[in-house]
Amino acid sequence: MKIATYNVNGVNGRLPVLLRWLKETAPDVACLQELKAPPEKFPEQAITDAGYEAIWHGQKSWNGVAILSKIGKPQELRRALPGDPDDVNSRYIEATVNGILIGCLYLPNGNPAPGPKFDYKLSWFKRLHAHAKDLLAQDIPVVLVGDYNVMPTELDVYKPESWVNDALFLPEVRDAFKNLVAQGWTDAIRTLHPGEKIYTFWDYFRQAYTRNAGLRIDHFLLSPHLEKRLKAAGVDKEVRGWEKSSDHAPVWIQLDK
DNA sequence: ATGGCTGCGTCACGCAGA
Repeated sequence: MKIATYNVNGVNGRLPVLLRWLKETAPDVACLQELKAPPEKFPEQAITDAGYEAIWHGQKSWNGVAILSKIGKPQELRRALPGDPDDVNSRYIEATVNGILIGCLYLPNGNPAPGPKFDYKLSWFKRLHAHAKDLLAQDIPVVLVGDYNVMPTELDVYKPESWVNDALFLPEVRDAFKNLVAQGWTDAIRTLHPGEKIYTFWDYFRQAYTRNAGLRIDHFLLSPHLEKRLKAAGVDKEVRGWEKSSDHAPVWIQLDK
């Protein structure tokens, strides 16, 4: 079973690229972030025609997450992270597919730091930490996947020294990610590729992709059940080089069965 | 250090992204 994540940066503006990627790489499940579209503007027909059933949580202009599957419709469990009923941003959707609980997330960027946006990022992280703990306690196969907006270590940044004051790399944020993983999760990409420079995002500015000035900020966290089934993981890097691409590249894992 | 690029919403820029 192949599960992928892709921050599309606008699901409608990105539709040709998204459809080409789905066709060429054929993930069983695809988690999308940054739909940047209200619910009624989700391109359901095109996704259906591509062979996928989908659930989504849209929002006008910003955020927005979706789970696509071609092995049975995702059975939705929730469409918000618990812990703050006043948080109206669509940044989380959760469903089961083929016996796996999939949490598709888009963690806040947090810039500028310090400030209210950074506070929001940290509080969102706290809520994720609490929910992740509950999920682990259920002792079932879980993947928490998406755009975490965190580079976990210096290896995950092309030029660490220029990011030390950024909300994606500040010690508090790296600690939050580390503490989350320490609950018992497996960072799939890093576990299969220790010591390797792997990026999932390249800025639109200054020819970042051509220079390989990237960041690793899209992650798969696997519960112990899935860690045992993890066979391969990678980044569809070439997609970032396509015409009209997102600033993120798709990331995927291959599970046994 | 800064600005650079892109999508969205509305229709000339402002906001947000990372």
